Amino acid sequence: MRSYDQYCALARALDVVGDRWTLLIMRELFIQQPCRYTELRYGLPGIATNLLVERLRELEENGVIVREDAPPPVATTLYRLTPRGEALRPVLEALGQWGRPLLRAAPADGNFRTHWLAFPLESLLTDHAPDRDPVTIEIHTGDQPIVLQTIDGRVRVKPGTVPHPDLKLTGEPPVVLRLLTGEGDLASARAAGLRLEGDAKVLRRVRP
Amino acid sequence: MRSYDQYCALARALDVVGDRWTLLIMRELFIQQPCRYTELRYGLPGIATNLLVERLRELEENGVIVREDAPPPVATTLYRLTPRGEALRPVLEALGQWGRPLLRAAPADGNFRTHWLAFPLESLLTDHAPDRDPVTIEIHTGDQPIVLQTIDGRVRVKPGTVPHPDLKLTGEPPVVLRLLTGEGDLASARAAGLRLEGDAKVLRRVRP
DNA sequence: CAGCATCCGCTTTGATACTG
DNA sequence: CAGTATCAAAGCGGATGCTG
Repeated sequence: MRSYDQYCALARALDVVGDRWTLLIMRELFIQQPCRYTELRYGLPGIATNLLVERLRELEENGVIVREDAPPPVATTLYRLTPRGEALRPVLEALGQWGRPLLRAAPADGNFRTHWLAFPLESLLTDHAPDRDPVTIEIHTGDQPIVLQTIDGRVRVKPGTVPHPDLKLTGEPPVVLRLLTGEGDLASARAAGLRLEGDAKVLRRVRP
Repeated sequence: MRSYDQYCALARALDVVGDRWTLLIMRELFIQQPCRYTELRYGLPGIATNLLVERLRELEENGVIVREDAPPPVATTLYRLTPRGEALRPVLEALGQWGRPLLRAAPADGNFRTHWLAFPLESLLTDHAPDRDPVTIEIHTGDQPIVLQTIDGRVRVKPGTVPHPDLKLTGEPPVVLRLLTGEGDLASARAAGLRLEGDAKVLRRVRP
């Protein structure tokens, strides 16, 4: 993209990350880092392959990400955020916060990847009883199961399942999201088709 | 711009404000609101007139800004942020913060408008002695003078001059900016050609 | 002159096909 | 798997024209 050519911090920032797709690529890296080209592409439905390559190159040139060779067993390259890239977290959090009301408007249309939940959940939820035993919540929605677990007063989200989760949620993405972020309560979530197995009280432990 | 078509808050936010120029239009409104078409255009050197009109219409459709008729004496329309638009402030602050190091890289190239300083200065500076008499600093750089004044523990920046400012700064934009944001000290600012008239101690009162 | 609308050459994007 | 190549369509920048 052409530079805005303005002596202004905001304009300079947009010169680097204001291109189409760029901030969504950053989202993927924040969630999946370090990850490979194909994983990025899966998390970015709709992007053209040439654009992904070009953006990655630009981000590398600007010191926001680095490419590195994967450890010996596999022969592929991995993409990772630099400290400068990590420093963009507040930007993604602020933009995501601002965009959340837009998800209520049109329910569940568009593409969806379950791992996209990781970023908002990790930044929004906290463990209100960090001294008690950690809890795990398994979430079944979208394209793959994820697990939410408390650790050090924070919440971690990872793909996969665990042997004995304290709670298992199954339902449509908007329903799960509204319940966990505190926008909707348990009753309305059930009414919207959410199924719960286990101890629903652990929700209070992490909801904002 | 085409929608990313992703059920993700960040992607939805970018559907609304991710277009080229859009966030810079928001910058102008945060600084100048309410303001007229021509003022916006002056603050956005390089934008095509049709793009400005189109972006303003999109922002209005999305409930981020409103158009309103100016009060009787003049017959023009004014653009203003809605509460929803104001809610974008943390995004601009975060992006601006992240972009600031980029200003050090290439000194003072590109277009510049003095009023662009208002946003970072108001969000970065605070009055460390809110109980004492307010102070005013007149800044002469770029295309017009601006005045920085303390009020209610915060700092306000407005275009123009005042009768008897406590301090008057004159110099190149990067020098002024570095001094006020605390990235550079007084000695290096002087060395870079900054001229001061008045009480330099008031700088300590507002610098971060 | 403020506030657009239209036109045109150029660049960027999106979709798909192709390659080591 | 991890990209490169190609090309049509859309978007952008700049100029210019129109209307009150």
